[in-house]
Amino acid sequence: MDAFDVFSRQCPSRTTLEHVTGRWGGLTLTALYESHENHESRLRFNELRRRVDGVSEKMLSQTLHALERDGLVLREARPVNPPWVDYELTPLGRDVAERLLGLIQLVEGRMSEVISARERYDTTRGAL
Amino acid sequence: MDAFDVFSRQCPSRTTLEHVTGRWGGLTLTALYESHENHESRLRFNELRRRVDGVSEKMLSQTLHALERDGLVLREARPVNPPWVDYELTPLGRDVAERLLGLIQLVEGRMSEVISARERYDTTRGAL
DNA sequence: CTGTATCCTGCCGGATACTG
DNA sequence: CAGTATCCGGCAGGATACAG
Repeated sequence: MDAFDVFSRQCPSRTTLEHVTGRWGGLTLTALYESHENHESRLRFNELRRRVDGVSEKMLSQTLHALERDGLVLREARPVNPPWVDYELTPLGRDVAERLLGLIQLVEGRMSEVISARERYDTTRGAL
Repeated sequence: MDAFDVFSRQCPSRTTLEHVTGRWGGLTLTALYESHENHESRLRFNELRRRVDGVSEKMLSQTLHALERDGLVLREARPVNPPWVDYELTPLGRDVAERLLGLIQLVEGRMSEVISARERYDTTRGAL
């Protein structure tokens, strides 16, 4: 157990982990990751917003700031009119996104197990 | 994009992912995983509570129910007095926990990068 | 277009008390 | 011991308006 151990209540890694796994952080990271994988250009704010279904401007902005501050996302603003800003992952961000994607894909791939587990749980609990 | 894709707003995998990566879900899963790895016996409610630093009874209970319903955690109650209940991961839960641990360990291992990124961000932003 | 600023609400989650 | 039940405050986060 070192100072960064997530299990201790006040450790810095817990906050970063919350940014990464938070409601919008994970989706934002994976959206940026997949864009990069597909050799698309870096994503602009509203492109990102469209990909992360359901996120509000405010939350996307907040999320991006947190991720940028943690060194996971790079923000590049071109001083033109109309404004042109795009986002991409840093190398660290890409490493994090890969692990995250591993988790997401595992869960997606085994949702049938989850769903049948839920049905079992609901019927046996409902019967009590 | 199938029906389980996390990017769509209403997909079942998003809720499971929220249980797994939620404030207490991840810590609970990894606590159970590490206990299993260390060949300790399965964990009882209050043992678990002590390991997941800061969790309240209510939230641990809620978290465990959600994870049990999703088929990630197995709850076994022995009908004795005083009550004896213990928890362990299902095989699916163990797979999920492994991926999650991969993510956690990556973040923990590279917190120094995160911290220096934060310092850079704060000074340059503060200077504006 | 890329965001802030503001307001407002729901619900997350902590504290406490209680039960089997 | 292993939880539920209840109350309640704070804040995450949505809607809207606005600014550069």
